Amino acid sequence: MIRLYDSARGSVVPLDPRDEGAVSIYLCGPTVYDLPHLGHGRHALVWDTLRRWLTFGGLAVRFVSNVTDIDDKIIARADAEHVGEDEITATYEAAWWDALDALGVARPDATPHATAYVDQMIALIERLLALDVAYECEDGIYFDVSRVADYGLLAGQPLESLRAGARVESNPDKRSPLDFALWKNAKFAEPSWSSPFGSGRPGWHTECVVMSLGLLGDDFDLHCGGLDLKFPHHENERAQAVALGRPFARHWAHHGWVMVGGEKMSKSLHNFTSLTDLLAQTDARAYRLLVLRSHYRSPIEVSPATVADAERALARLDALARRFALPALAGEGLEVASGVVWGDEGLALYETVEAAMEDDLDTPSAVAALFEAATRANALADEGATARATELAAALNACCGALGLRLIGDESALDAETLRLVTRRDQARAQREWAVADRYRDDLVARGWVVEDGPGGTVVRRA
RNA sequence: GGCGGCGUGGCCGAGUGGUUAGGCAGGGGCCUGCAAAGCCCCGUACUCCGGUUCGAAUCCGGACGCCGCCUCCA
Repeated sequence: MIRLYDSARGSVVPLDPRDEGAVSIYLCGPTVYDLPHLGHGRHALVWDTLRRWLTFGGLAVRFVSNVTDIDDKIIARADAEHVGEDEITATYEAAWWDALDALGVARPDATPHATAYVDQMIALIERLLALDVAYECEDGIYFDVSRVADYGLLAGQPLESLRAGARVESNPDKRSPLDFALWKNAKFAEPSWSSPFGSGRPGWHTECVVMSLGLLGDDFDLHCGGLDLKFPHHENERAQAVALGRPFARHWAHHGWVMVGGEKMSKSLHNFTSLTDLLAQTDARAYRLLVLRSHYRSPIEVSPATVADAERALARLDALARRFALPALAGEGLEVASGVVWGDEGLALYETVEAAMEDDLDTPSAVAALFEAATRANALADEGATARATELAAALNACCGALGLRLIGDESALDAETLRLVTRRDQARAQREWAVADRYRDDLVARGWVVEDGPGGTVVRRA
């Protein structure tokens, strides 16, 4: 079984699923009030990789990721643009899925929306009130963090220490600055739901408890998300479950940030690049490769230079796919290892990749093994060991597919004019009329093709 | 103030007590009509200062620098 760094334990431990052969994962999804940025892209890619890998290994993965569609920022944006909240959430949720589809991120098995779970959230808050773990203030209902004995588990700090660092609290009614809103009473012209404790809307930390436990059940396996959600969001989710006496996530995993110029990319720092913009000018697979080349818990620096570097590295793998006519994998469905015929060379590669992946999702090592295999497959083919080379190349492709990395080897269909130039060039070369052949090559290059001489004559691919 | 992380060759980025990470870029060679793709070879890195050790980029102590969480945030 895969070993993962568990944020609650502070160490790498084997994943210990509740049900044998199955893994239940909850991923905190986006608040849809703006275009997704590169950090969201990494978030989606990292956990898509984990999901794909576990699935590849034969586990039945149930992957749930929510969409937060009621929130202060959504309301603020709707106000600023003089449109309804519905319009904001519809626009940006569509942008979210468009971007993830482009990245080749598989859709979750379920994508619960907060607004569809308000009734359950109200019920949860009522129970917390009944247990006296929640209390009422002028502006809403708050959770009393002092009622959870091990509050601070995920933060890695005891309650007192957290309290000492808390900033000046604007709400004097709260018993502790760390207490968080379960329910916010309705203000003028805000979306609201009626409840036993008045009209209002749920606080952010409640939705994920209700939806994760509701869809995956008590004691589900893995709760993951960005490092910035560890505290207070995940801490607070957990606090509610603990207060209710319900076993929550068995494991916690968090990924690191996308950095820009040495600083965390974030909306509040205004240093973000939208994923939508990146994907408009870059091969999405290059971003996936860039993400895979660093460890998920490390920060990654994303810049035009690092993206270009990844694009060139990807070109090397695509060239291999072209040479061995490998089929494009990692499409709509998730790949499964049991369907792969490895062969000796391939099995050695798979075992190397597997060892890396099972060691806390060590994708950099896995990718290194893939590149080494690419060199070896090419070398074998150069030596004439065609069968072994082909077998290794196929295994490499299967491993890439397992990581969600789609290699593209087949050439795009050629238009008539391109086909004509290719034929003319081959004729000229057959007659050793090099100057003429070179002129046709120049024409092809001018039309956006890269020209290579293969065993069967001119081969072109898009530049 | 509390807690945590990081500092690796031109760049990106792993690793972790002794043997090549990997990629990109660069140099040399092979192949090619010339290219492209591919293969082979090359740089010999680990912030600084002490310490432990036969041996440290890797462990310990200290210094310096950087980043993050403690507030919304992937």
